[in-house]
Amino acid sequence: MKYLLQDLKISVNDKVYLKDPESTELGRRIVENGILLIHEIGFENFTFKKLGEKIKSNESSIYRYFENKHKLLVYLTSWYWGWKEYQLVFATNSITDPSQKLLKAIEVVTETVKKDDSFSHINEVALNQIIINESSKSFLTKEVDDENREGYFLVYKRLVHRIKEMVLNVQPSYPYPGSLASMIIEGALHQHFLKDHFTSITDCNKKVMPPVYFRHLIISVLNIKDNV
Amino acid sequence: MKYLLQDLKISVNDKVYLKDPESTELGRRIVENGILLIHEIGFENFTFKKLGEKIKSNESSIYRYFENKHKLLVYLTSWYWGWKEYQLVFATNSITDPSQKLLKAIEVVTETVKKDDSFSHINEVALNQIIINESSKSFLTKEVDDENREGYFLVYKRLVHRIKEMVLNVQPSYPYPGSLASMIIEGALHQHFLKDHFTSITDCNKKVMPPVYFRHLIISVLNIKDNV
DNA sequence: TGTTAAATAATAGTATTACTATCATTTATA
DNA sequence: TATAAATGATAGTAATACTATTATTTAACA
Repeated sequence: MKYLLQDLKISVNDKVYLKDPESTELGRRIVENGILLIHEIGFENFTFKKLGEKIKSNESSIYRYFENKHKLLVYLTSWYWGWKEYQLVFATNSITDPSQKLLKAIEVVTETVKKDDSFSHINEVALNQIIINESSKSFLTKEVDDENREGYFLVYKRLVHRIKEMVLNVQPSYPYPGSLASMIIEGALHQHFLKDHFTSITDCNKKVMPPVYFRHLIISVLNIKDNV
Repeated sequence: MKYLLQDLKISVNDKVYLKDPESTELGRRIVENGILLIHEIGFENFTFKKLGEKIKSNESSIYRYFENKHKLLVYLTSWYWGWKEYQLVFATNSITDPSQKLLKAIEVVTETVKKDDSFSHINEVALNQIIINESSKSFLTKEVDDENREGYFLVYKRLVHRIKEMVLNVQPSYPYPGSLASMIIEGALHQHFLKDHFTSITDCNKKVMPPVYFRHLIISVLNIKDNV
């Protein structure tokens, strides 16, 4: 039996929601249109009332799925990184050479998301834009330590760990594999933002994208030879 | 005549405020206590009403200086980068060797702010914490392009440019000096955040601070010899 | 098929936020 | 000392971020 991507469920820490939005039609509509609306008007202007109007449902019904819009953002970022992690594992699984494995992984986490229909109700392109523009707001809060303790950011941290391990496999003596891995992931989002809004302070653009820059960076930092 | 630091005024784009807070006692109290209050309760929980109570002034008076709290945040970040720029110029001015100059500049922009009494009403340590925790919210908005056009982020961009130029002076052939410079500045803030909240995904801590990591990074990326 | 439970929708209500407007009072300045 | 400028006090509005209650629809099952 073929294991279709369609069957896959990206799992998100269940403390983030009151009721699993994947479990009902309304829940999926909340997530689907939440993505579209946040992308459209920005997280600051986004409210559950507006989302209710968009999906022709009621504000109070949305509150049964998520305590507030911050939790929805945490849910979306967590889903996104879970999805990226899946892609990373899938794309690097068969590569044996540690350097090539790492370079592929970096490509996966730094590239722009192209249209993908694996998850029918999720617009991955819009979600990727949300991650670039809004995701830092999910942890830049006064509640970050509590929420971290509750496991809200586990998926993100696990992804960083995977890349860290790949760095160590390339160069076991490299002293800052965690910082390097976390810098690449967050730095790629930032370079994407700059290329879209502050073009004068980045070399990334439509031709030279973040994957190109970060590939070059990692090759020189870890002294990778045989640059294919 | 000795030019005292006290006499220095860090200039901020005058479109950011309605009335220059440096021009009056109340204005300076708004900035001084705005920093303390944002640091204390976080930007999301911060309101002009609360600030008014703190300084025993009136909400409406604060609105005569800043249109809204977002503009105050833009003001604070702009002030901070202007101050850093001044420090950077001051600290690197006398260094002739391009590599040493760059390394010193990177030290300045990545280090933690220590107590500094150059500006009597500004708590630079608290402000530094605000920059780490809140400053990305100043540009991660739907209005970023308009505000960028108005010049809200000029100081920040100028600082990146200065580092970019120093990178080019070290290695004129390096293809991504702008991305490298912007990555260092934003990346340092992120590593500071991680060492305080997500310690498992960074190698930075009280012993190994962001300056150490970024110095090592830049040395290997630009192949700097004679590492003193 | 009818009964019951679960989910959703509709409505109302509260405290807070993010302001604007007006007017009174204090302070500075000519 | 008059006048203007700055600040303070008060009030008011629309929106936000919820909670609570009740009505209605849908699903489950006996």
